Amino acid sequence: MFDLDVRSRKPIYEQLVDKMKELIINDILKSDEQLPSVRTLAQQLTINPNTIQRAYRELETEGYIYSIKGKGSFVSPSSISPNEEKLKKVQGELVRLLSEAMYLGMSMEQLQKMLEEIEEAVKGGSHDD
Amino acid sequence: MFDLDVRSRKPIYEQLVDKMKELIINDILKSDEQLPSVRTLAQQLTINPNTIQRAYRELETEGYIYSIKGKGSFVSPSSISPNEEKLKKVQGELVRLLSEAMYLGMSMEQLQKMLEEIEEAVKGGSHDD
Amino acid sequence: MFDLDVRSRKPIYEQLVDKMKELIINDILKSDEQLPSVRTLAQQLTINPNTIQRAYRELETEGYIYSIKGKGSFVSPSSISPNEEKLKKVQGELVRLLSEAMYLGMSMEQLQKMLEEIEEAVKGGSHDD
Amino acid sequence: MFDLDVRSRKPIYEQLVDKMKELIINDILKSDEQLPSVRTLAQQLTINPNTIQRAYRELETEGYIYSIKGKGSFVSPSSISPNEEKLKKVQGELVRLLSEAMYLGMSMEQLQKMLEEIEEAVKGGSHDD
DNA sequence: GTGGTCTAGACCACA
DNA sequence: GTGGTCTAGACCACA
Repeated sequence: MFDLDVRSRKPIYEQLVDKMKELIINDILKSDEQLPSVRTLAQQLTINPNTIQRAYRELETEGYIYSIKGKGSFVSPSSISPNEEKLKKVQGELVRLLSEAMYLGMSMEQLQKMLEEIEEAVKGGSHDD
Repeated sequence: MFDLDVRSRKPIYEQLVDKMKELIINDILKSDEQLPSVRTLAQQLTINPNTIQRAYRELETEGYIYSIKGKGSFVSPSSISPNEEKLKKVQGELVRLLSEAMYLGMSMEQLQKMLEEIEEAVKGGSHDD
Repeated sequence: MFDLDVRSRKPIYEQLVDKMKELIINDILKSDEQLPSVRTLAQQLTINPNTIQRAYRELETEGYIYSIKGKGSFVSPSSISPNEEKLKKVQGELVRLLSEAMYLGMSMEQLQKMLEEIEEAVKGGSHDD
Repeated sequence: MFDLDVRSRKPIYEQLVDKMKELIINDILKSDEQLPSVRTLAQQLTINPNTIQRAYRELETEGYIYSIKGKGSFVSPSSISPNEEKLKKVQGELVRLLSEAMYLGMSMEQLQKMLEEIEEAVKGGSHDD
């Protein structure tokens, strides 16, 4: 399910954060749905619980999930998310990455197509619940 | 000019690599143009020469620049760069980042516009004006 | 074991890279086996940890090993390695070196024999004995 | 003729040494033939004379050429060349390089073929003068 | 404990 | 003068 790559240069907690975001963004994890507990997930993935906790903490500060003491962690309703500051940062990274992709030979057509596919996945996913 | 952030989580050498790439991609640093020497740049940025060299070495292995021992460091002609493997990796990051940007509220229109602006900068720059 | 030559014109880190490659290629270091830690090896060889790390980083970019931050460095599964560009480069060096060896008096018979011995070591080693 | 690559990581003097060896090994430069003077070659290649001199010095120590004061530099008769010590060293490099080539996916058939082609070039070249 | 980054400073190779 | 290597030593991030 999470297929983490221990060999990746990207730290495991960061991979976890990205996977979680992906699941939330694509509406696979729905608003207010409860996430698996730190211990459960740690066992499932045979990963240090500290690492899971680190990921959950990160997701919480970024506004993707919220925690209730004694109950667990839950997906934030998407309306909570819009965040100017964060958007600015992501845009900055995007510009950098798009430039590099073009420089490496990616065509406008390819980029357009990629854009449309992603749009379908994201918008499509968040509508039909 | 380089506005590095020493406090950032991103290592200094990596920030430098990204800035340099940007300058090369946007054709501000032209093919075979000589870069500032390791020592000179180190003084200008008040950063240790080893850190500069680390960045230059990285840029060299990625094919963006080449270094000649007794002479200096120079921008690679862009034709050298095409690299399948690297492109794949960049595309993966792009998908992730585009999804996140849309989720955070960026519209298709904004993305389109961003795309076109970047295209102009990259393609336009590589003409020899 | 590693018999490095500090006086050699070849940098220490490069000697280390070559030795490590040899151990990996001949399957003495098996896939996913953990390498000695940077600090440990540095002590054993009485060499600066930075130099060891330089070698490990090089091996990582060449695809021979992978490093995980809090855990250690490990041998890459051999299937990851195939790399067209690198092979081309090695072939070029081979032609040069073979020509020189023949010029210096090495016979075709000697070369054939050398070839077969290496084949046995490399291919034989990769069976899981 | 010499097509040196200033962008290569290999120092220019070393590239020159290799090219010269190649020409001598393939009998394009014949025994006792006079080499271009340091100054002439420096002008032709628009390279620092010191660099040429460095290359000639290296070729002389390795026994490929000899110099006569006031007259110039000449190709050594091939009988002078056989050199146990040097052969050992080249063999060592060969083993390393052949192992790496196989590990990177070169087949025995490819290596055999390469061997035969080189044999033809070297032996063929030194006979027909 | 393990890898990763960075500094300060020395010395070498090359052009 | 320019890049390249190496050491000694500090401090951080991750698991």
